[in-house]
Amino acid sequence: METSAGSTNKRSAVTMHDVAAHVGVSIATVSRALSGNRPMSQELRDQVLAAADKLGYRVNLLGRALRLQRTFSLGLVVPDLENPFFSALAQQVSRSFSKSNIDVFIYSADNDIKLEHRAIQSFLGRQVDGLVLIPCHEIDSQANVLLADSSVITIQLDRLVRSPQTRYVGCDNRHGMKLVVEHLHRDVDLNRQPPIFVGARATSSSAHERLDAFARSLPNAKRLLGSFSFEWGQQAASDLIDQGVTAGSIVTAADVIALGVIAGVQARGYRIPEDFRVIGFDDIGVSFLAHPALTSVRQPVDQMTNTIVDIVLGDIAGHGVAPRNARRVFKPDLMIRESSPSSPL
Amino acid sequence: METSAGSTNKRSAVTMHDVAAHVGVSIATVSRALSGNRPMSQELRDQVLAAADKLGYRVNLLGRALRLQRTFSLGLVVPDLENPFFSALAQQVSRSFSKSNIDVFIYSADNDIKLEHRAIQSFLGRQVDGLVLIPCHEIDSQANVLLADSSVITIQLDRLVRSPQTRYVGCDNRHGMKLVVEHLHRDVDLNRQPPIFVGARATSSSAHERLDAFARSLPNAKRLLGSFSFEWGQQAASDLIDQGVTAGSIVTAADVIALGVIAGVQARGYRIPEDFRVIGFDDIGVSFLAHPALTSVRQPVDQMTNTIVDIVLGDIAGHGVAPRNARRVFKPDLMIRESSPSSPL
DNA sequence: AGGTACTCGGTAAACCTTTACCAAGTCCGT
DNA sequence: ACGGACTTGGTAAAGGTTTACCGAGTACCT
Repeated sequence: METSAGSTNKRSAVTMHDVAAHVGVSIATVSRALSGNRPMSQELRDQVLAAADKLGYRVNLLGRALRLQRTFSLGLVVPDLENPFFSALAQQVSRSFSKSNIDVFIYSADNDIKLEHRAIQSFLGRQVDGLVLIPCHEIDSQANVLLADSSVITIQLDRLVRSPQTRYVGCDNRHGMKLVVEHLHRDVDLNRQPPIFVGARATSSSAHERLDAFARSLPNAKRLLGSFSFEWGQQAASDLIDQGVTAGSIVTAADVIALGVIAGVQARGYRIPEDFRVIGFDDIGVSFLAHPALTSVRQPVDQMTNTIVDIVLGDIAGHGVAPRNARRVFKPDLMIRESSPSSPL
Repeated sequence: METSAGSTNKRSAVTMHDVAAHVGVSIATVSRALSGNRPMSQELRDQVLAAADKLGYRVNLLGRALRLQRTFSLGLVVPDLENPFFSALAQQVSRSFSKSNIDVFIYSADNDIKLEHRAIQSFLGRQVDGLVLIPCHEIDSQANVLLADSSVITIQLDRLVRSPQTRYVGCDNRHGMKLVVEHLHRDVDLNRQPPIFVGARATSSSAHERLDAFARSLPNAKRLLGSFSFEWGQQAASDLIDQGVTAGSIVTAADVIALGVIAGVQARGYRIPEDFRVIGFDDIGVSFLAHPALTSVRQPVDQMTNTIVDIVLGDIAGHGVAPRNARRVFKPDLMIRESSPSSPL
């Protein structure tokens, strides 16, 4: 039996050969008419264009890519799309490149190092012009990043892997944490009543740097480490209260954690900011959906993604190639909101 | 000048020819050794494999796709990655297909009909084996969907376009809304104190159906329409209070709106659920991050994405092709939480 | 008229695979 | 010893583009 009634569609089928045959010219002429890469008589061009239109011709980008050794596309591998910060980042990367007519394809590695590997292999096999990676893991992703970097321009975003020879664009996490500590310092004697850090285990550079900066500023402050998740924040809050902590400042390593902390604290009947002040990191769009609105460190996402565009376009054009170990780090801002008012008087 | 010091990488370079030359066999042999598509002497195969490994050979999927007329990939076009429901959906689609060794590439159309078009053109040109679309707009996306469907198996997810001949997988929005109304009905005499609907303008089928179902159940209830956004919910809440509404039930068309409503209501000093009950739709993961936790209609996302896998795989295998107008609609559940307790006594 | 310069269409190679077909060899049965 | 079946490697085509090169035509100059 052929294909059934509600059957499926014909595969693209119509090629330049068909168009050429229809007009009675060679495929070179068709190619030139469509691309405009060489001047030709207007009359003939119009004929070709009309035929292409009539037959419903669509260029096969695989053929073109094979010939041109260029795909005008980029791969973006993110660890997890459910983390709002990453999905916002992904959206912004696409947006920044779309102006330059480069398609960004997003692949979620689902926090799985094997899937991250597969994503990169797939992108490389499909000959993307470049790769933007937010590595899953500070150590385990190292081989993946190097694999990518060995055949195509590769830029790590937001997180980076422990390896000196890879390009990176991100924000100055240590500086961000410094802003947080200074902000709290204005109101509280942090030595007498040190804040508590609710962070993530140092399996990614961002977790690492934020923890590190906090620990350096306030070596004696308590630190709890879990994952970058709402649930962890919630649990940490609950644990703290179980331990008898009923007030203070809580500094977190990410907004998703902070939101969990807020929920956990409120669930036990404590108030923010009256009992606990809470501070986030990343300033994800949805963070204002917390009540009260969340103080957070805002990453300069636009600057970051624009920098990536510059680097990639520079590499493709062949001029101004960014050195393999280029690191571009931007200073974040502290957005002070209700969860930690700046003047508590 | 050639390339500078920290220069960029060699384009993949090593092909089957190189491997063949290195071993001293033909490229057919290399292909067969790598694919195992035909038995061959173990000794020779090992040699080829060793050489491929040594030279760092990686298959060029463009060449393979051209030959095989198959890419083992799928395009997924979403309207907006910043909407947590869509990013969760995207993640789940990828996850469902990864088991079948099909790569899902995600493209954000950024709520722009032109960009949606470009995404589809790009995917088609790159010969994806199928396309999953969450259309931006109920009317304007129609041409885009039909374009996609004309050359590759195409399935609309969650939202669909006004056109009879397109495949769709989604949830029964009308049923979901019915659950909401019944739930409220148990506690309140809805005719005396009708709930207020805060929805989205009917530019997508989901907005449309949800509004419609609500209006049909409670023709006299007040309805406010805006966009699928936090800001709109916030503003609607504020407007209502300005108009003197100080208590009641608010039914929304999406969690993002509901979260905005909650924030807006709380900002004016009213309490949930004591003063206002609020109900969402979609049950996005982050919705529990509201305080109080949000009652919401949960879409059966797993069932939906698994169904898509079945349809696509069926089409690819050639058997059991789903008819072009197949509609698979699943019943959602109501998750009752604190924002609208079920027994208010 | 003959030469130069330019225009504009076609031919064919190249990009990288996979595989139908072929050829040569081995093995076995009769 | 010969033919059939099977094994196993190679050759070449095909998949869809783009473009270097070629060749034919035209226009213009001397």
